[in-house]
Formats: sequence, structure tokens, C-alpha cells
Amino acid sequence: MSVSKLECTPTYERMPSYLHLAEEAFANKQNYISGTEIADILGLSSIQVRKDFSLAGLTGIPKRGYKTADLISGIRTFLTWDIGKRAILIGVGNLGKAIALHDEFKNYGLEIIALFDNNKKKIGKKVGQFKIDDISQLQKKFSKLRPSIAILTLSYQADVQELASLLVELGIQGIWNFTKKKIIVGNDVAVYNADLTSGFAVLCADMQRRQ
Amino acid sequence: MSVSKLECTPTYERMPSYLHLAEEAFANKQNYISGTEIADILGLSSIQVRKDFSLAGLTGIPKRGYKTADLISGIRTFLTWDIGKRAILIGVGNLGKAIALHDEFKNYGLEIIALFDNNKKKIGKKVGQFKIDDISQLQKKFSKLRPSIAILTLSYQADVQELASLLVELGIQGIWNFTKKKIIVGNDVAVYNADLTSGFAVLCADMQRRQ
DNA sequence: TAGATTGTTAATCGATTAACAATC
DNA sequence: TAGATTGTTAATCGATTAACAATC
Repeated sequence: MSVSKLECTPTYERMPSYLHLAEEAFANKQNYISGTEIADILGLSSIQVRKDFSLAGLTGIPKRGYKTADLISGIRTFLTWDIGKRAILIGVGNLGKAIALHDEFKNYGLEIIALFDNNKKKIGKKVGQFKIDDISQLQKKFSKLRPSIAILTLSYQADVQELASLLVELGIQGIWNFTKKKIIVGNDVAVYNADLTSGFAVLCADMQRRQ
Repeated sequence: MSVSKLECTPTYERMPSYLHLAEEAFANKQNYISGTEIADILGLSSIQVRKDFSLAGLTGIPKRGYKTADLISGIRTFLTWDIGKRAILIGVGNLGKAIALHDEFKNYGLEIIALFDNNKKKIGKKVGQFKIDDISQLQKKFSKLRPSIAILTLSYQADVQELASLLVELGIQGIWNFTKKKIIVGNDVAVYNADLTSGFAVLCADMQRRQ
């Protein structure tokens, strides 16, 4: 009997919106929130909310609902957002800048510690608190930085696979890939493809469907 | 007998990467590409590629593969990317700016025609070729602009639902929602939630799984 | 207590994968 | 021709939804 893979990607995708809602409720001094209430606000079914919470090991009290404080700490633990993760960002274009300056990520345990680019005009310039590093120095600086995550926001002309292979060799554990290029890595490295055009394709299909 | 809903969201999500690959192959004077080749490059199974193409009405030739020129025009038609779509963008922060300046969206039929913000310091300033408009003028300017899509890149403190309801009332057909707030709209309006933290949650889960 | 809500098992639905005939 | 590849039907797998007992 083999161990189940237990993907539940859709469940993980929904978790941040549950967390956000629980934080709002908690800030409003609401101690409990029911699955029905959450479902109504997020446009989901209450069954799905309860099932998701069950998968995350979150329990509630019949007739009262879920304790907002428990939801917040429970979801953060479930997503490992209670553990700090060091990240480097490569490709400081407009999108890279937006992500680097999005200080809310800190709340999710994501700490961006360095920015890299290959453009001589950008290297040395400041973005927020960071001075942009030369990508040719990546290998040299990696061991001091010790990042577990690399955020790739390069232009699509770059050789993203070569860069990804180097990062894997250096010991990166996760790659948040905003480029259009798909990358192939070993089984011990996680890759999430966040190319914005995928979402736009789904939106277009949905618009067509609804006329 | 009711008509099938025919969601196939995962198929639509994969389409842009097929298109990108076909464009690259075509640019390299490669007239045909096989499903096996595409699968290898994208890290998918060839069965899935063939199934996706079948759903999109794309046909190939046994032993040769799919004509790259046909893939390009076929996928663009399937995604309605051959039809121009006018869009307004609301919330000109770092992410909004990055999307407004990302000129590649033009190739997908997305034409951003106006930017709005509520920050007095930003209104009137230029971003690329656009002068930022006052959000209070949205209703007044809408009928001249005639957008079908609204891109929401506001900060999460804003009342996104109120804004979305106004947009729907004015006749918007699709909302590309980058905020953390989920929005509820009628059945004739498409919403795609593109909150970046969902993807980060999946990446964290996958990293944990792979240790 | 009565009734609302949780938690879980079973049923359904949709997407992926397997198998294989058709074909250039 | 032989073999690689397409296209499709059937089987499997996983996620969603339904049903309902447990419970505060």
C-alpha cells in the first residue's frame, strides 16, 4: 500500500483568502466565524470550506463556528507561513520592482534579501532598501545569502532554464517563476509557474462563455 | 438533456505556453512540431497535449505533428486573442504600473486604454503614454471609453466589492482581480482572481512536501 | 430542548491517463 | 512497408458535492 500523494492544490489556493477573512474578522473583534458565513463572503459552498478546514486540521465548534484566532494561527502553520523564508529576486523590471516593494509578503514569511539583474544600467541602483546586484555575482554571493526561494521576473528572452539549473545546483528549494518559459528541475525542487497570461486566457474563455 | 458546462479551465491555462512554444518554433523556421516534443519541453505528457489540442479543435498529421502556423492562429482564435479587447486599469501602484507598461499584452488582444486612481498625488501624472485619471470620474468617462475588461490592482484596504458592482452596472464584461478581496457579480460577468498569494501558498506547500 | 453547525462517509463530477485503432 | 504519431474511447484518479450523524 503506497502513501497517497495528497496534492489538494485547490485547497492550498483557497487558504490565503480564508486567512485574510479570518484576520479581518479578528480585527473586528469577531471571535468566531461559521463556515456558512465564510462561504457566502467568498462565493463558495459551506461544504467546501469545512472540507478544506478538515484537510488543514482546523476544527470548529457546532453552532458557533471556527475561532478566528485559531484559524489565523492554524492556516499560517499549515502554509508554513509562520516560518521565515529567504528569497532572492532575479530580473528587476517593472514586475520585479512591484514584487520587491510589496512589503506585505513579509507577513507570509517571505523575506526578499537581494535583487539581481544583468542590465549594467540597473546594477548598483537602489530599489527600496536594496542595491541591485550583478547577476554574474550570483554564484559568488549565494552562499552568504543562503536563500531557499528564487523569484524569477526576467524578460522572456533570457535563458531561464540555464539560470534555474544554476540555482538548483547552488541549492535553491523553490522557484516562483513569473516568466513564460517552463523550467524543468529535479524532484526535490518545487516550481510554481505564475505567468500572468495563463490567468488572462481563463478570463477570456470565461467571458466568451458568458457572452 | 442539459448542455455540458465544458469548463476545462486547466486546458485554457496551458494554452498560452503551447502558443508561446509554437511561436518560438515558427520563428526558428520549424514548420511542424509533435505533441511528444511539446510535452517534453513543457514537462507534460503527450496524451495531455493531444487531448488539449483536440478540445481546442486543433488537428495534426500522424508522424509529422502539428503545423506551427496552424497552432498559432488556432490557439489565438480559441482564446479569442485575435479579437481586440479594451481595458481600464484601476489602482496605479507598483503592480498596476507593471501591468500597464507590460506591452506584450497587446499581442493577446488586450488594449489598456485608461488608468484610474484615487490618490490626488497620482492623478494627472503620466505612466507610459497615459495620464492617470481620477477614479471619481470613472462613471462619467466610462461610456466614451467603452471597456469590456477592468483590471483591479488597488490596495486591499479599498472597497473592491463596491467598485466591482459599479463596473458591472456600467456594463463591464470581465474583471481581472489582483486584489485579495473576492468579489461577487452576476452570472453574465466573468471574474478571474489573480491574487499572487494563492500561488505562493501552493509553492510553500510543494516545498514542504519535497523537503 | 430545538436548531444550527460541524465533521465525515459516500456519491458524483470532471480532468488526467491508459489503451489502441487509424494514418501518413 | 514499418514505425512514429495522431485522435478517441475507456479507465482511473482526484476534487467537489450530497447526505447525514454527531454535537454544542
